[in-house]
Amino acid sequence: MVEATPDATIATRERILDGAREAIALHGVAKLGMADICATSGMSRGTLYRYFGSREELLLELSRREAERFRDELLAAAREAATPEEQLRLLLEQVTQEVQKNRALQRLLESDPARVLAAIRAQFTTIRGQLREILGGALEALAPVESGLVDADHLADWVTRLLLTYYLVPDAEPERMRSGLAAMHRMLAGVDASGEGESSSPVEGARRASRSSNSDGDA
Amino acid sequence: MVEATPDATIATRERILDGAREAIALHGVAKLGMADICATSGMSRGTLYRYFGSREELLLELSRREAERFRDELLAAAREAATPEEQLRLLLEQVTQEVQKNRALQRLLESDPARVLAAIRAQFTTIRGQLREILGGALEALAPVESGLVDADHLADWVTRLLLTYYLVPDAEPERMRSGLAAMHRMLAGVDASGEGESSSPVEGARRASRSSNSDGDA
DNA sequence: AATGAACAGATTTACAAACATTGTTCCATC
DNA sequence: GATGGAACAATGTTTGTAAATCTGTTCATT
Repeated sequence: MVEATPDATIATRERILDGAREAIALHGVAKLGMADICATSGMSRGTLYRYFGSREELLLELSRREAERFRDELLAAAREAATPEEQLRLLLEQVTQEVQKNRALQRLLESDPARVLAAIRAQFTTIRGQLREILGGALEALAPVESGLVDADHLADWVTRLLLTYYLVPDAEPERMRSGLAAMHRMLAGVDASGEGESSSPVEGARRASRSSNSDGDA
Repeated sequence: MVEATPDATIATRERILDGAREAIALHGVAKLGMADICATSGMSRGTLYRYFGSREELLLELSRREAERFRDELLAAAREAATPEEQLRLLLEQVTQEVQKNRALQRLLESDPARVLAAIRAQFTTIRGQLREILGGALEALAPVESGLVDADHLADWVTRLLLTYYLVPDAEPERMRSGLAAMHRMLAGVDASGEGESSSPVEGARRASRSSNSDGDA
């Protein structure tokens, strides 16, 4: 899916935004100039201003696009799951992997922690709300929710907060995060790991469904 | 070389450190000078340098004392609890309340988010380790731990991360944090809120299980 | 459509001089 | 004897100002 599309202008917009993201990954936002975006996008300054009214507008559009892409990937991951537990696990893994892979996000944190923190504090409620929406089905179907132990809002809150910390302070051992997610999943699902035949445990099919390969090598 | 009269000098040291904490609560650390500490502690600059070799040393000693005080309060709270669940709940509430009440901590975050974030990232492992130690008895006595659903290390990790986020981004509704803690407590304990006779919940003996083993005051 | 050059106006940078702070010393005071 | 306080060099930190850079526009060119 490259530039053979009928509307070349859309392709150009995308190229510029891609370049901007790349530039951020390289230099951070603080010292990022239009010239840098030109270099990474292969476009001239004139063209940048043809498509975006200002630097501010470009950056805003970029963050909007990235947020959207992020959400779409989450939803896509969720759709692949067979059970609510699987869904939750996929979502958690998807988010953590995305955060770990996204160089631009990482660079942002390194180059501009104060800004990142401010943004997080400002948008936390929104993020939690969206996560609540995305996770809605999975969370509500989970056992503890049904049994009244916890409600979906609290789960969404915790998940948001935990994901946030995995971004702010990644675990030195990635394996621990993975097993931590698995443990949380078990706990949420109320699955008894000792393997007794307790079908009174809220949901039973949870572990069977898990496909263990999570390291699909994409970019 | 070493001061000969412990009584008065110790009191003065404390007064200075108290003043420093107060000064931080007022101005933050970044722009904090010895003169500010003089003003808030009621001591002269000369005295400050009599007790502390340098500004750096004073600040280091302050953070050490604060960390110790923080931990002691945690342990004291833990000692009041009758059951492991109660213990965990008290610990969680203690930490969150402390963070909410401590003006110096808050000011620190406002005035110097980058520094705070850097410190958190650098010390996260230590914090988690200490929390793991403090929470040890409570965590291990809890049902899901014994049943193998989650292990104490993961719980300590999550608790650390959650507390961290409550510091970084406090909930606009304090009530939610409280009920969230309660919900987490229920979930961790495997308590069925609906009060049915389902003793098939992961472990039943946990709530009345041993309290004594861990709460002995160490240094 | 895209480029690049030219441009005014706003921002950022660079670099001193002016200023404040640190850390020491020494003496008066209580 | 512990504290306050002044005097001091060394070291950082603001502050003013000129040069350099960047943004946002315009326009001729490809």
